[in-house]
Amino acid sequence: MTIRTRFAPSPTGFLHIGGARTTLYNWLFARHHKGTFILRIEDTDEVRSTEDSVTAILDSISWLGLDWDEGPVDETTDRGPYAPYYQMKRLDLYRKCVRQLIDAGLAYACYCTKEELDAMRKAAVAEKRPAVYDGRCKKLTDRQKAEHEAAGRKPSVRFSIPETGETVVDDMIRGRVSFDNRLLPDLIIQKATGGPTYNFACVVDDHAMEITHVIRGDEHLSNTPAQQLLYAALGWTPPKFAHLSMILGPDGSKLSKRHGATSVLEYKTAGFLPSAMRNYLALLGWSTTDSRQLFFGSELVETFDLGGCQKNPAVFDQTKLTWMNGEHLRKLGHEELMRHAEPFLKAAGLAGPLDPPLDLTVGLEGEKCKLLADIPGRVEIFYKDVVFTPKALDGVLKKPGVKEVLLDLAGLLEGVEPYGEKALEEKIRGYCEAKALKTGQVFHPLRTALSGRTEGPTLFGMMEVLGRAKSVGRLKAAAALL
RNA sequence: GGCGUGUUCGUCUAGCGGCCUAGGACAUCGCCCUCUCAAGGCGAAGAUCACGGGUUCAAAUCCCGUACACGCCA
Repeated sequence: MTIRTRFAPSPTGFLHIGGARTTLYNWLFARHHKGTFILRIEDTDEVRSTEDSVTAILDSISWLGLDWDEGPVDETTDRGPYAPYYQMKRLDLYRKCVRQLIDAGLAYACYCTKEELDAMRKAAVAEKRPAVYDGRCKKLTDRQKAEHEAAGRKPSVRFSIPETGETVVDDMIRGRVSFDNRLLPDLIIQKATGGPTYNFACVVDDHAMEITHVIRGDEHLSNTPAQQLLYAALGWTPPKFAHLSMILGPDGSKLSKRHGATSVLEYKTAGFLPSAMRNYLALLGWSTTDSRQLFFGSELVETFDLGGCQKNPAVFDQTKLTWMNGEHLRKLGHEELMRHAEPFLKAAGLAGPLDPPLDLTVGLEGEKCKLLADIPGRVEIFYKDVVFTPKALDGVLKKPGVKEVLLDLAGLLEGVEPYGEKALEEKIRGYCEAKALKTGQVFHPLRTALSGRTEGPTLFGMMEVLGRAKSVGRLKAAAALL
């Protein structure tokens, strides 16, 4: 049997970190086992669902480098043997299943209003009884039903949960979890509006799409027994379930906007790499026995399995993500680095054929960065007029003897042949020796005069890439300031 | 309120009864390398394994209770 997993987002906003990790795990599990990964859009919340959200979610998943075998092609169309993959296009199926349950006596119309339900719950709490719906509408006579209909009440449909026994969920991550059926309320499967509820549509579709493993967030664990009962009532075999622990913010509460960036796309614009994001997210709730940290290329797919999943929640740590991003950045080949860096360079006004070529400057500085967004700031010294930082000007340049050194070197550079890193280093070290100066006394002012900063690329490499004319010009300009 | 889940360095985690005087990684601090910044190397500090009881020759590991956190019912 081939494994089929799915990610089923509601298009009511952006794909956030938690959703991204759920997607990743489903994808990794499917790919690891040579199975199929499906995307299904749960857009039954007509008020909050938007096409923009679909776009954002699909873009986010694509950016992460996760591909789906069946599901949406764009905001309105889809492809695959079990199409459609938009729940709003499958309403007939849900109604048919609701009908089946009603006919079998396993579901019933409930006319209770929100106010009545609230009152019931309050009364139950006051009397210290479990706040479970008491199933009163199950016993309604035809005449009472007719009265409610006549009064204009629109019923929802509830699924009858057995009143005795217990339901055991055999979760792949949490083990056997049992629930007392008496404490399970009769689940609403169809809203008064006629639309299916999340818990019902999800069951119908997972069965229809032959999903074998449902990997989802911990928040769904409590709904699982009712869903399992639904499978049984419909005569279906349930899939295997795996409930992932939650992702928390630094203060221990559920990760949310006030903790900073939660949308995947925000991480894209902040300069994170998809591979680093995958690597980090994979490790939030999953690990190998050797606590391995770094996974490149296909290594995650090869190594991942549900066995290493953690039961307890994990705090999202952007600092570690950032470290990991640096590791992935350094692992990139030059071509790839350039491709990833391009949008960030462009955004900083660095595009097109430039002198010196971006290939060279990014090559010199790229690997020192942790974020793609850091790259422009490191290479801009080659393209913009020199601006001296206070530390550079007061701390390095405005020292006795510096002016002479700069002028000497400007002259020296004119005569270096061939003009390149190796020859430059040789000549300048020779100069230091001849003048009995420590290399630091020369190198530091030199770097500062050339870049305006006290830190930056390797000195002679910078001079080579900058070229003779610009280098000499910058030295003279700096000397003139002193 | 009921039910469910969870609790190992600040953070992510290893650990599945003796190898644990609890290992790795990020972050922190120090040293080394070095033309600076990164990277890298080495090292330090950091966890009475939530707490309290059991079981056992032996418990972070098994059992029970308590506390707290989170989730679901909403």
